[in-house]
Amino acid sequence: MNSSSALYQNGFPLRDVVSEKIRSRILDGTYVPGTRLIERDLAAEFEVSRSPVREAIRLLNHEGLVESLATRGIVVKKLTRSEVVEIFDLREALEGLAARLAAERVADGAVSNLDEFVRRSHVAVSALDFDAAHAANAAFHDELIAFSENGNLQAVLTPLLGRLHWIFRQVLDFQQVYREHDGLAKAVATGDSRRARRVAEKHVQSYRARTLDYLFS
Amino acid sequence: MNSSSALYQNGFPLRDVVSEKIRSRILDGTYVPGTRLIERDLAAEFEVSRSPVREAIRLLNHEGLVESLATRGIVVKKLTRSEVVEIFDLREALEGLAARLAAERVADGAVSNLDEFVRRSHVAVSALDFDAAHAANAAFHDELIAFSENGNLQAVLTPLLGRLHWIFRQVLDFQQVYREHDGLAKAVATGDSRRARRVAEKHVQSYRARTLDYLFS
DNA sequence: ACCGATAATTTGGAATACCAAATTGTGAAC
DNA sequence: GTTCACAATTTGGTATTCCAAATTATCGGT
Repeated sequence: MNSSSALYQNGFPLRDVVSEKIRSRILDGTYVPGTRLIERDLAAEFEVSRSPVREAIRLLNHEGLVESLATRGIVVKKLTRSEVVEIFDLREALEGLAARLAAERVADGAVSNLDEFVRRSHVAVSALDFDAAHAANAAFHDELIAFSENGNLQAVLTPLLGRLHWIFRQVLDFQQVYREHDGLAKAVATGDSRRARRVAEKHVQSYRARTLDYLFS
Repeated sequence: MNSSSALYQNGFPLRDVVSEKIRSRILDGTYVPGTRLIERDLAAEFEVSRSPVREAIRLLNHEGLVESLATRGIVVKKLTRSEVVEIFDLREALEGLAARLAAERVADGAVSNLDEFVRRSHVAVSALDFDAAHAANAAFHDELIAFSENGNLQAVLTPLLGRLHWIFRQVLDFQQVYREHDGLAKAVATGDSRRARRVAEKHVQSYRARTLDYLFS
């Protein structure tokens, strides 16, 4: 029953498969904050050895989803208020940078299709399809990051957004997000990097206020 | 000759010991960009098994110091011009955030000792002790990050600075850096977060210009 | 019952062994 | 001499085994 033949079953190393499984379980609430992640148990459950599980956990640790408590094992991190504040501060700076860079690309002649995602979001909201709206909003941010063409920025910002993902669903005021994304897309499209950055920062700030309001009140 | 008893010899897991060794060899130029890092060789050299070496490499990969080439193994990353530009863009946003947060802490009554590090730098430069000056400058940045009290920011920014560390030594105009650090410390001390941010951003921009000039001209 | 010592269990850290994909080397056929 | 097929090597991925620190359970003495 050597299952090592499953190695390149789907082209990805097992650590990536495993980390993705664990990550989604954390984000969808299956693994509630405080849950202890035991390597052996996870390995048994996913029917792999501890090696890829270990590497997966290291990755999640680096992403900030779990923490390693000295001798007490690995635990799913709690999202404290100050942690949320920290993340939003970071996100504001990074998303501001993304918007600035995107606007600069536009000024250099590149063409973004950010408004396409705004349109999709609008259509979905109109149809009351909130799953689709949520997906379109996430795609909008991904597109903004990709369009900014800074791989390091992407590497930092994407996990951050992922971490807040599950909150968004609950906090989102789709009408307002649609308006703000629309404004941001337009600001980027003008190529005015200063303004694009300011608009992005405002957007994150408004998100932040609503999120903190929702989570800790 | 089971050396596993060396486990807690110094309180750190071997992966940390190993990653630190590899990191410094990359940063000090022993492992030149393009060098292939072979797990078995490193394990043999450090006299540990491949397990901790693997985990160390994963970490370095995440920090952006090495890259995993599909089936060709792990290679020390090259610092291309566009990569340096990317990193400086990121750094500008993040260090701007750090300065802003630091100023806010000051406005809330906290007392920074940033000027202490500026003073040390000044003393070292006056004494023509450039190693000490360099150390003091690095310490200044570390202190700024620490004082901003955002663990996530620190986790992102510190590796970034490390990656540019070895360049700094060569590019640095100590007089100018001293003046800029002094200005930044003073801006933070006033508690004016807007201005502190702007000063920090300018500081990074001036660094950036000199670095690109030095590396690619 | 309570306390303390010791044994069992839990859990992550590390070492070793094995496997598969890819590259490289080699030699025979022409 | 060139080329193509096949074997050896390289290298990372995974599994398995062993180890040590810490916690928890157990049991005898009082």
